[in-house]
Amino acid sequence: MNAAEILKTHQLKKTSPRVTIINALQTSQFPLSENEVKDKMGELYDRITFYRSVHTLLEAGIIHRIVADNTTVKYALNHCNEGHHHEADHVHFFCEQCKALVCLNDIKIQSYSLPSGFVKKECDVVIKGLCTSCNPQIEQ
Amino acid sequence: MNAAEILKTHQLKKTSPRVTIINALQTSQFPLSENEVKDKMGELYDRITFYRSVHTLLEAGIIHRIVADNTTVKYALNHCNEGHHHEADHVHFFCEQCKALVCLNDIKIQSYSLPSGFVKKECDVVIKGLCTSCNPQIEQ
DNA sequence: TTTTGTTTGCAACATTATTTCATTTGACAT
DNA sequence: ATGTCAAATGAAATAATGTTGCAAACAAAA
Ligand SMILES: [Mn+2]
Ligand SMILES: [Mn+2]
Ligand SMILES: [Zn+2]
Ligand SMILES: [Zn+2]
Repeated sequence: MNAAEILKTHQLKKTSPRVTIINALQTSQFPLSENEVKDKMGELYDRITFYRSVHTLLEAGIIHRIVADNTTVKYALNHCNEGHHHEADHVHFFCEQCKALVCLNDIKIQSYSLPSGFVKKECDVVIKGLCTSCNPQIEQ
Repeated sequence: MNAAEILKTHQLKKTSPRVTIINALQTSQFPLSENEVKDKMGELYDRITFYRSVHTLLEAGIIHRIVADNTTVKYALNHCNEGHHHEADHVHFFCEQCKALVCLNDIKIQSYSLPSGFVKKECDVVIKGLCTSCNPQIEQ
C-alpha cells in the first residue's frame, strides 16, 4: 500500500509533506527520528509542518511514536498499513550504544492487571541494551 | 534513611542542591517533574545544577527517571534507599487526563526473551490510561 | 473552473537539555 | 580550627525540541 492509498484509506488529504513522511518511514527498515526523516525529505521539510503531519498521522493510526528515552523520539509506520494486522502492541528495543531503535514486531506486549480503579488504554515497552551490531560477543 | 545518609552511602558529597532534590522526592507520594522539584526547592533551584544533580543521582542508583511520553519526564527515589529492596523493576502508570504518574512498585516488569544477538540491560514499561481520580466509574 | 475548508509555512515563542568556565564549597588532612 | 584541593556549583551561551497564530497556498468536490 503506497502513501496515497494509505492517506485515502484514512480519509486524509494527499499532501506532499504527508506523502514524503510516509515514504521515508516506509523505505526505512528502522524507526526514524525527526532529523532522519528530514534528511529523506530534502526541500519538503519544514519543522512545523513535520510536527503537524506527525500529529495527524498518529491520530489516524498510520504511524506510531516510540519514546526511547527523554531525548530520543522516533516514528514508524504501523504494520496494519502493510496488510498484516498488528497494532502498536509490540516491544521496542533501544541500543544504548549506537542509539538504534528496532520494532520487535513479533514480540507482543504482555498484559498487566492494574490496581482496581485504574483504566488501561495502552502500554509501552522499551527494552534497552546492546543491539547485534554493538554486542561484542558477535563478530561482524 | 535521610538525604545525608543516602549520599554518604553512595560516596557522594553532601551538597545543598542534592539534599534538597532528595528531600523533595522523599516527601512526595508521586514522581516529580523538574518543575515540581523546582517548586519544592525555592532559592536553591538552578536549572543547570538540577540537571547535573539528577545525572549524578541517576548514575548512583539513588533515583530513577520515568519518561511518560515525549514531553513528560519525572523522577522518583529508588525504594532500595528506604530499606525494601526493589530495583527500578516496576511498572509505571501515566494518566492521560491529569498527567499524574504513579510508581506501581508492586507490579514487577515481566521478562521478554530477545532475538539472539541482543543484550538486554533494562526494560521500561509505561501503562497509559485513566487514574482512579479521572476514572468516571469511580465517584469521588 | 470555481468554491470551500484544510493544510502549509513563516514568524515568534516556550520548553528542555548541554557545554564552557570562573567561583565556591565539602571533605579531608594538618 | 585552618588550609588544601578536587569536586560541585551557578552564570552565560548555545542547541535541540515542541507549540501557537495567522496569511497564503492547496486538495478535493461541486
Ligand atoms: Mn514499533
Ligand atoms: Mn517508579
Ligand atoms: Zn547498537
Ligand atoms: Zn488522572
